[in-house]
Amino acid sequence: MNFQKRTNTCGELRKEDAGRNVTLNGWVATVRDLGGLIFIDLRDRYGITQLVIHPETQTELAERSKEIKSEFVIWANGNVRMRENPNPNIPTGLIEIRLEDFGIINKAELPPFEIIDEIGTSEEIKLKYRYLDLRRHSMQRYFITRNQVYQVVHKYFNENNFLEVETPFLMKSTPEGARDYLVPSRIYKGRFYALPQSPQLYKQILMMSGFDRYVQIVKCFRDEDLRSDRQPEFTQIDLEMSFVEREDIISIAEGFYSRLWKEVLGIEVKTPFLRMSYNDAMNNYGSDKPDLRFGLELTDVSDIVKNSGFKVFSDTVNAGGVVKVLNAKGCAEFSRKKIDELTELAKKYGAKGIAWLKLIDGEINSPISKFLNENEIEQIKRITSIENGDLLLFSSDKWARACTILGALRLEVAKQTGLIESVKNKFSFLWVLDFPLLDFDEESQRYVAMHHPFTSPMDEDIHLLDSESSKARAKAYDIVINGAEVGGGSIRIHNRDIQEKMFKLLGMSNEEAELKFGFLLDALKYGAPPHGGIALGLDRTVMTLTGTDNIRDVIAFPKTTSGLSLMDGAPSNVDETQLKELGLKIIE
RNA sequence: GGGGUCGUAGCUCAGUUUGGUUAGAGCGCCAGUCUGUCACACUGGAGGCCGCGAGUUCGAGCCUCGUCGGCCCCGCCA
Repeated sequence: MNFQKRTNTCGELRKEDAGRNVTLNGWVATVRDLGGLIFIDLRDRYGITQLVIHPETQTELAERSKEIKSEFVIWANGNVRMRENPNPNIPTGLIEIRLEDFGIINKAELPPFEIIDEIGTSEEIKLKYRYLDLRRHSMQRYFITRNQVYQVVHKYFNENNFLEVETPFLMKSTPEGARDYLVPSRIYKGRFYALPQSPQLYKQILMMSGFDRYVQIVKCFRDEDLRSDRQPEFTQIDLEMSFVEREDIISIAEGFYSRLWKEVLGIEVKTPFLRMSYNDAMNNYGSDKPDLRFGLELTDVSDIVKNSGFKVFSDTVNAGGVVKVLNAKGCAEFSRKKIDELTELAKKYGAKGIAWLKLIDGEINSPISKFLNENEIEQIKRITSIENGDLLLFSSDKWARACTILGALRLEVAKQTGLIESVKNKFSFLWVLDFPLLDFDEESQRYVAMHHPFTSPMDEDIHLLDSESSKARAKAYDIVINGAEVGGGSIRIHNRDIQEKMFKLLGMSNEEAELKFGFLLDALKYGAPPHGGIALGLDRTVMTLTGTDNIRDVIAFPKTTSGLSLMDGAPSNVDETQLKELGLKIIE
């Protein structure tokens, strides 16, 4: 099809261009036919420019323009001139194009929803017509930010001597951790490649090859259920460094984030970032990724109530559990119904119930106050710094669960009281450190690596591996922004003996370790430098930069919560011949 | 694997509580009027498998069961 190529975009013409003859290409946003005057808004990625037709003197043009509808793709030629009535709301608002000639490059059916910034269209419709949804400027700006992040990654890490290296997407399945996406091998029937959950082992091996500093913007695949911040394929800024300690990784990552915030948002982020141990994070905020933009810290009253007449508390403490309290500031007016709703939320996290205590006009109001003596109440009041109008929420359980329950309530209370809304323009960067090396998995009744099996224990905890391995801490670190985990990493094991011991702790026999990770153990034999790294979640970073709470907004073609791609219909059935070629048979 | 919530016009929703005449609104769309609009305005009009399938009933958008799909959460995500 023939068309006049654009001389300018729809976002760049200004008053200085008045008098020029220009040609624009773009999509018709709106047509406003006033009878004696016709306005057409033409849109492209760069903006919107107004075209104007005067039917009185441009009869033929006006007649032809009647065919133009929304979302038609057209070329438009005319003269730039100053507007009689400027529109201060758009950058091109001072000028307009007096149309001389135009052509319809491609017609468009009426779209299922309007291509405007604020729309209430359901996610289902928007995902089905993703190409139309992405045509909206409010969507395009997410990808403009995302592109800025790519550029900063390339610049920053190049300046710091990192090499970008691509690692395979078809790799060996390593069933530790998340479920693998498998790809059947045609050549070796019954055998499978796996898509990488992360390039973890490749980047470690690159260190053994002497690449020294590696970075890659890379897709990772995990076959697990989705969430508003989780997609089955997502992007990491993956990096690894040799001859380093934890501080080196932390400082490189901090440099990257402060550079990113400066270039994208123009905000100076103070470094070094705050740091907190995993233990303190759990104890004080009930989360391993605490949002520090507001207070509402947890306190521990186990010692106060361990001999209490309230059996739920004293029995829990005597059985090795804890009693934790969240002071919900100013929430004493919460109704019984509201507290019941908080209890329901707590139950999702495994709580059997929630005890509460209100202080109103100096009077205690609580269903459990009759079980507590005066001394206990006084001490609780003091340690929680309760004031008139406050509501205390108690959780008594095993330590981790009690903390997690109140951590969830903390976020809910912050949401309900408007606390989160009040800090939405702030950024809180935090390192969470000193994670446990191992985590006991109730399901399989064995220890699993909390980070991954290649994470180095802390030097001073290595002696614990043989005696009290559950107490050993890891050289691992998570980076948390505004309560979202955006990255995590560790110093790796570079000693074959320790790596073998680690596999053993995870219940893996020598043979099994050899079978699954023999190539790594082999590589460790031939001179492995001390090394470590971190993986930064690119999608979540873009979410934080743009302020969206949904990961679908920052991924061009995302899946739904149930893992479907509504636009192209993946996953789909395949031909019998394809299956046969792969040696596969579908079992109903 | 489990829980919650939603599905009615092209889009967003009301109607479902208590089954009962012809299923409504706003936006969009179509037609007409209109010379400075920019979410143009005004007048008129068209537009429905009430997600799908069974069941209960004289009668189902509304009740029951199943199923498909969206969103959120728990588990899961080394």
